[in-house]
Amino acid sequence: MTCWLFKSEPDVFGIDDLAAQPGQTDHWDGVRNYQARNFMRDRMKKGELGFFYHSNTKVPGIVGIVEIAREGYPDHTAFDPEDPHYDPKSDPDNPRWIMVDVKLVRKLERTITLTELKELAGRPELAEFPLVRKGNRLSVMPVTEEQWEFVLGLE
DNA sequence: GCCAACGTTGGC
DNA sequence: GCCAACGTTGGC
Repeated sequence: MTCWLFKSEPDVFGIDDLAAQPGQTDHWDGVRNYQARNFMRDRMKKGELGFFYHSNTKVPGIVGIVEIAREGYPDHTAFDPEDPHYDPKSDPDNPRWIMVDVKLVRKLERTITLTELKELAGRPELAEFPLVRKGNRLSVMPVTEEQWEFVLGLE
């Protein structure tokens, strides 16, 4: 089973925002990258788990665990001219962008920081871990079970 | 705020 | 189809 990593800026939508949603569930909208979209459209299955990562903040790191609550469906924010992620090229009859629903499983007891992950980047378990690889800016990315177990073991 | 990385756009 | 210009991401 594939695991996942979801990146979000806590100033925009952080783990506490997810926790505050009804059912602690929300849609993961606004992804406008084809590779990330394809992951959500083609590979994400209900019940799979993902890390919730805070980016672009004072202490970037993994702060929680989420579960895929609903598999890919059209991202309606692409149709809304008022939405910051509006994309006039996404036709409602043939939606270009996809989102999933994620549900909070739990917050981690502590943040597993990007700094400590980088310090461990030499470990074979993390050799291919996207967060510690240079230049990976995808907002949604797959995590192997081995990476998942290793990272969670740091908690 | 800087800047490296890198995806997208558009002229040719 | 190439590639320069441009915009965005995100760590620092």
